[in-house]
Amino acid sequence: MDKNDLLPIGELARRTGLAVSAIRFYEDKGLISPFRTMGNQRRFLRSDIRRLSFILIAQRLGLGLAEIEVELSTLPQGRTPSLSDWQRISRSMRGQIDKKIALLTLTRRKLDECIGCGCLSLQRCQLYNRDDRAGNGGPGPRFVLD
Amino acid sequence: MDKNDLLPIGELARRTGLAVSAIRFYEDKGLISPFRTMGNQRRFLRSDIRRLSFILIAQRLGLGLAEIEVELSTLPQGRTPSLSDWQRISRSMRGQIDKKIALLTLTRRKLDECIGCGCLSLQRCQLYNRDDRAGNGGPGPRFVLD
DNA sequence: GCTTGACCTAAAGTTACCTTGAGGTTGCAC
DNA sequence: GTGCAACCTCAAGGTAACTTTAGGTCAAGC
Repeated sequence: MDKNDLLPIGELARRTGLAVSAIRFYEDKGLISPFRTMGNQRRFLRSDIRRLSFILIAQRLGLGLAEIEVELSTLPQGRTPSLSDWQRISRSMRGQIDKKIALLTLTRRKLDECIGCGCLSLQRCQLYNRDDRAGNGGPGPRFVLD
Repeated sequence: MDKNDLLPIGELARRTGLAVSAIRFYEDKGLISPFRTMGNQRRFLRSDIRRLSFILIAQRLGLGLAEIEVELSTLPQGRTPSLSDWQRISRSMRGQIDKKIALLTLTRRKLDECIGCGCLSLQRCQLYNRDDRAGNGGPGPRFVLD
């Protein structure tokens, strides 16, 4: 762990595109745990760049910071994660992506049917709900994408 | 426009699954414009159920209320939208979905390459960035999904 | 040894999207 | 005509994810 391998927060910010304040915020939330110099300044591992990259990607997939923390908590603290560490997390992420794509594809299909039949403005619609049954106490269209 | 066709807010809430407070909030934001009774109570068109359904779906696609308002502003106020009104909006939404799916598919492909090569924990990675070039002032991994 | 930019903490502010609460009014059923 | 659920407004509160501000400290170059 050569001293040159430790990055100050500004450097990490430059390399990830994140704001310094955001990185500190993530530390508060327990997503990242830098070392400290004797003068109390943060020093990050190079592997923390990946950790932050992971956070950014996972956020794009719609995960909240709390959920991301759960994933990241399976990574070792204080040392560079191993190949299989990252592979495990990557696979879990792939699952999330697959689910999202499936959901969007379904939505698109239903929407296409709606464009075809004009049902968004007419009587019965899969995207909307059948026979206005939500009016009978059903959950209604809000749950269409669930 | 039979009086029986006008819904009080609680009824609309039941049919959409939204909270009454959320519907009032959307009115504040200009997303929906109910009539008022002489006693100042809101009365909604049946087509407003679709309007709210549209909002819910669009939100799931990641649009903010402001963007949704832009789409909805092309619909007629105070009367039930026509078939072609909804078709136009549906098509625009389809475009959004297509873009989202394409982005996710790309991300998944890159992630797969990463799982295969283990690059998330190693040296060079498409999802991450080449040769750590972000360290040379490049934009960095944050922009991978843009 | 001193200046200056990068760093520190703690608290308050910001935006989006709502919910909750207080205090009052309406309208339908009996 | 009276009771009461459902409605009204306006203001404040809540969460997520940060940024900004204020007031100070650190460390590297000259």
